[in-house]
Amino acid sequence: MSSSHLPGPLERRAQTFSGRSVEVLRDMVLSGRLKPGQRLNEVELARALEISRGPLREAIQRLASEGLLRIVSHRGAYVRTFDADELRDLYELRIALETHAVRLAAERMTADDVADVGGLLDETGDMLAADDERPYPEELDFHRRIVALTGNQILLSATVEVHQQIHLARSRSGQQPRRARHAYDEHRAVVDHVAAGDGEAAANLMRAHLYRSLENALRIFDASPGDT
Amino acid sequence: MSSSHLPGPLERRAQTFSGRSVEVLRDMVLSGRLKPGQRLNEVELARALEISRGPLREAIQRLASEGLLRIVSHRGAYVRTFDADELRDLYELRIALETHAVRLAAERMTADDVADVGGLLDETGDMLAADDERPYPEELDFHRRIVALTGNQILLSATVEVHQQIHLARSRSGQQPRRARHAYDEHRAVVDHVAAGDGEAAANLMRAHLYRSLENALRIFDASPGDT
DNA sequence: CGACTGCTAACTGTTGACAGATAGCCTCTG
DNA sequence: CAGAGGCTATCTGTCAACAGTTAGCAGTCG
Repeated sequence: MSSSHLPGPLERRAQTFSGRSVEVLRDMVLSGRLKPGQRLNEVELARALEISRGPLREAIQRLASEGLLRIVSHRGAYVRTFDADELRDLYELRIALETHAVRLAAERMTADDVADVGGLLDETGDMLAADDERPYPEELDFHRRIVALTGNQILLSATVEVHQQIHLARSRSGQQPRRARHAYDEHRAVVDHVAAGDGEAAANLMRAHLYRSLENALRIFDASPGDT
Repeated sequence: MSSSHLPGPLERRAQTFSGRSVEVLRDMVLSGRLKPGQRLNEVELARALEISRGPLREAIQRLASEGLLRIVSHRGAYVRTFDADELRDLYELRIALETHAVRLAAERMTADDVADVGGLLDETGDMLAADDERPYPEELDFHRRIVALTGNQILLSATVEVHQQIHLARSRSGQQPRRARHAYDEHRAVVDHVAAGDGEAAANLMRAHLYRSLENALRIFDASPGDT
């Protein structure tokens, strides 16, 4: 569980080739420019990034530690692939993090926080009504926002990392509809309970919500071409 | 949240300097041979490990991603230090992981598993009776065992990583008594409920247990010399 | 015809040297 | 004597070349 891999509001842009490469590579993996299972040729990649292999290898080590790449001795680094069991494992980890997060959020959330998240949900609702579906950013942004409300930076970093892995795992399924309508209602219900200070209920709702999301993800996943 | 940094039963020893250095360095940090706040001189360390700076730097990147080291641009890598807030954040993350883990364990635990963990607890009880206190390995080993019962390798890796960070954070307090007697009883209670298949109750007990552990850790922490 | 063995090409793992940045010290000045 | 400024030594960031390993292919033998 790394704790310092997101840009951060105060942290100015990485000033080293190695650091910049981490961000560039992560973006290439998450955007699908590098596909799951694909091998990274160090010489070729270094030339493309206009750096030498040293800093590139450091970046690869970091992303491997984040779970986005997998390194095989003397054979190279590959974009990580996930089977159905691993996707389930990832979701269980996510559920662990986010159910506890809402519990904490319910204890600590201020009136301003409630308003902020409410505003976020309203925007999402508008987007849904406008049928302008861009499911990924909004969906995960809500969950990230909730965790951010705990004020626990370490918990947030861990959550972001898991979200990224899940995004990668699901990427092979293409951009399927993510049951946005139902998810929206469930988000609203979670926030209501958090705002009311009922962490227990919020946690239960979040757990149910994420388990439904998991089932949905697995259904899509099983219907897609395998990863081996 | 990295997912492949523990030796693993099947995974043979790392065959590369870089990989071996990760294990050696992690051990140096966790054993206290490298102290929190201490700076790692690359040239000196590389000479000590009898390797060059390249692989060493790769290892350092990995450990930074694991949260055991902190890298400052153009200044070097330092063994990470934690303040009281970060220790609390770490514990909250740990609580998130382990409360959900016992929930899963309660669903999946077999009779053999129950016997195994029961045996572990018996041994611990014997050690306590014999007054041969070696608190750390047993304490964390129990919690790791519980998480392992979920069969979720990713969850286990994340938990181990958090445990390591907590161990590092607490290391400055020296080896204080870790209220072994009370912890033992609470462990026993958790296992009983897991064995009975009552995940909800087990989770509540685990949460209470870990919050008590946190309060204890913070009490010791505050009474120790600061980290800045 | 199939399997095994040895060779070759490509790539990763590692090294040592070069360049740029940082921090501490020393000097100079008000 | 205190503070500012420049200088120097040390260390990190980066690079290019060397060495060892792996995978694929061709050739040979059963």
